[in-house]
Amino acid sequence: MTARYNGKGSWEEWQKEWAMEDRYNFRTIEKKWQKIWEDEKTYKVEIDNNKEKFYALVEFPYPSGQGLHVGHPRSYTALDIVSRKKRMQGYNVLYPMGFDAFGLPAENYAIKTGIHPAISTAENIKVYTRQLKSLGFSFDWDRCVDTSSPEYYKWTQWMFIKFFEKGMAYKDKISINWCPHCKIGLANEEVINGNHCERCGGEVVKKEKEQWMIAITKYADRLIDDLDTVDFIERVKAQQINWIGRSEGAELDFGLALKNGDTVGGKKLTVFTTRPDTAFGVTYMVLAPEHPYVEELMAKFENPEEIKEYIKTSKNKSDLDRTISEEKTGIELKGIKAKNPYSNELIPVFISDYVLMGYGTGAIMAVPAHDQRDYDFAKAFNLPIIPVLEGGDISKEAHEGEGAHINSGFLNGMNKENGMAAAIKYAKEHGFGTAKVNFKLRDWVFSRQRYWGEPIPMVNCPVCGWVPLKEHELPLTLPEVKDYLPSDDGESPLAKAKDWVNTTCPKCGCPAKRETDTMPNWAGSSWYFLRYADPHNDEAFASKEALDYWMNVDWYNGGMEHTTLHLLYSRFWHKFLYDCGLVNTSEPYKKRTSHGMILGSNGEKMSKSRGNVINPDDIVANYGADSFRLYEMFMGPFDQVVDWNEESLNGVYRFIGRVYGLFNKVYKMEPTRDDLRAMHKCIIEVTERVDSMKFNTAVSSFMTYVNYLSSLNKIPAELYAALLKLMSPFTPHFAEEMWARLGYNSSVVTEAWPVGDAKLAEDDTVTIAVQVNGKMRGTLEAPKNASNDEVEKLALSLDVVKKHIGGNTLKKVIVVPNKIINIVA
RNA sequence: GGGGGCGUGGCGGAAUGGUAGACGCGGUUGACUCAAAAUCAAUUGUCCACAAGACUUGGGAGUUCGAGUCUCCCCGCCCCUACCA
Repeated sequence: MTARYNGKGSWEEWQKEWAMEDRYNFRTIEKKWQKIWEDEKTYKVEIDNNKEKFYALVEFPYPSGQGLHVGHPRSYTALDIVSRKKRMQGYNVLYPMGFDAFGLPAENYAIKTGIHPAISTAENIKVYTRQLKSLGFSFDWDRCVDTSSPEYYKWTQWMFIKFFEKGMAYKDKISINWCPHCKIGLANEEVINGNHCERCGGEVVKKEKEQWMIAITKYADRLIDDLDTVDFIERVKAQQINWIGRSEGAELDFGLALKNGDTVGGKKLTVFTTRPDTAFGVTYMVLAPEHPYVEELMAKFENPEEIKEYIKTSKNKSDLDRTISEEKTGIELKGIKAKNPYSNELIPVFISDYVLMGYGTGAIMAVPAHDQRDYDFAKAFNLPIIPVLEGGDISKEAHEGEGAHINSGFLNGMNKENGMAAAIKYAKEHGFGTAKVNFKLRDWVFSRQRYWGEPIPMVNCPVCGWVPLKEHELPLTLPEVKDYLPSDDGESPLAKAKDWVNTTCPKCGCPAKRETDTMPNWAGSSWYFLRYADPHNDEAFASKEALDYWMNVDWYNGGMEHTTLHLLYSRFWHKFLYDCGLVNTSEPYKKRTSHGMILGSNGEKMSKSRGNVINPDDIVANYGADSFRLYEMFMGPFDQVVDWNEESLNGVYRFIGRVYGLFNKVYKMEPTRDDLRAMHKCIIEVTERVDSMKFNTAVSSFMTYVNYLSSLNKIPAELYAALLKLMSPFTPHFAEEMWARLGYNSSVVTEAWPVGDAKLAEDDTVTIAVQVNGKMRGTLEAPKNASNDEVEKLALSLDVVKKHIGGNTLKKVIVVPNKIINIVA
């Protein structure tokens, strides 16, 4: 071990050369090391079959005009620490970064300024890259991807064609959010305050449009079931399960009858219910206003005008209004009745917007006694409420019931479970129903009437229908257009590029038209982790060799806000590729964790309008990247929301300064037993805490250790060197600099991670807490692993113990070795 | 309505059922300074002049020799989601 003096020249010269500046000059030092890492490609990684791989992934940013947010580095620093530590532990670590570069802001900016999104996006990427590099992350920049580059989206398009070929992509008419003023389709995120356009503030309406859909619902079961095979934090799993919303029940056919008893063209009304056992309590039926029967049977109704009027008003109601309004509205479909297949009773049929076309069959059997929504409707329309489950008080509200069925014919006396089974069995036997599983999850609407996205590589041929492009025709690049506004009828801006739209059918050669919609934002990010494995491949999205070596992602960290969209989409996408034999694992991510948001110092979300935005550039300029990184790890538990606090930031800044100052006390000398104890404690703690994401307490361990080092007059170099190694994942620039000053020619980031020795970390004597009748009365010093008798003897000799026992006799003595003794008297 | 999370000093927060408040911020006092900043040292949960002692993890009950931690009930806050039948 060479400490302080590297042997070249005299000791005096050495000291002079490294004459300590009063203050740690992070500005020059951080730049210096960033340049060295970049020049030497320190973090470049290649396949190495002799080494175990580790793939750490963070969500790549959308390069907005705002620049990097202080929230980004929280996640990036955490996995940078994990990656750096893994590297030091001998793993071959892939820690990549890229840009999710298609998106609305660039397009809206283009509409305003006429600047091509590709140009503004490239500018933004430059800014982001500079900012990310200024923070010293150990990304392999040679693997950087950009989802908006044709080299990348060629493969996104290629994969879309796979979806189409396997029957997973189809066209369907669905309603979208449409702003009549801006003449533009809006994403859900762009609809604000219930039903207002984010851009103009005007009202948004629903509009039917043909859209490409992807059949994610076919994977619903596997997306739930396979969560058992991965290590995701519980709240992520719970949210995904909830979002997919699997519910088991039955589909039942109710008969329909005209007043005179005739059937209604043989039509049956099919409903989905999770409680078929309550069917005897059905007192009416409800259809969604959009239910096809309403239109089809209009001629049979006695009150078509009323019905049409109701449909019209409910169509114009925003989702928010539909949700928030407490009062139930609806219209009876007069002239027809439904026949309950269990009781054979005839009951009225209504339409109401509390029933949604998008879930189940768009029709329900109403059991007002046991469903609050049905109850409210029944009260409003004066319909009978028949309890079929024991318990509760239906004069006040609907209840879930407990115990046996009542008023339920052959189900009477059965509990819920048996009732369900019997009801379904009966329905099956009588041919009017069957068990059925339903999902909340809808198929993925994959079309956007936008410019700045991947063109959908499909051609509509009058002869062949929808035909995908041939592989050699990919990528289908975005055409130049004069302006980026959608056309008046809501067609994508691409529709204006006539030369581009008009093409020939790849199959038959007839004149045909290209699809002008583009893909949603989520497309490129659904598979980017695969591209990182082999980012420059132009023969495949990634080579089999690269995928075999690097997949799966070992640890993926990202925001909770991506749990139900990006994370679910990418799992689905990966499973689809797996089924096509294109990847070799059915799940992409082994482990998923999530960081908490960083709020402004006022406890509110950071935003321009609130004026509480912190710019990472300012922090790096004033405190340095290392302080910034260390602060973001120290500020609170990694998975929880925290407020930004500049004073705490100053605390870690001072801490780094203190460690810097300690260098003056470092000497080449043998460590004492106490020294080794402190060192090994720190090694063990930091190692454990990084692995378990307790970054804040890992930093505390440094501080405790440094407090110990500060108490020494002279610090053995070994102790300081160990500290630098442990700190290097957190504060890499600082660690590199001090490592060099210790006299090493090597880079500390390539050193081996220290291994803690539990024996050496142990204390010789322990402080044992002494309780009398469960109350703390003092402590005593005992040798490590003293016997219970010994500890008891020591405790009983304490005055304070004698005092509290008084004249009582001992009933019980509990000794927890090395921890506590409790004397019960 | 459903799902998830949280509640500990002035503040951020530590605590495998075993000394509550680690570590940091802030405060107080002192040293250095003409002075301030920076730095260093001491101190800092509350009540009490001090000591002794008592109290203390949103509230209440319970399990236990022992509860911030486990169980039940209640209160409050945050996030996601939502007439999902």
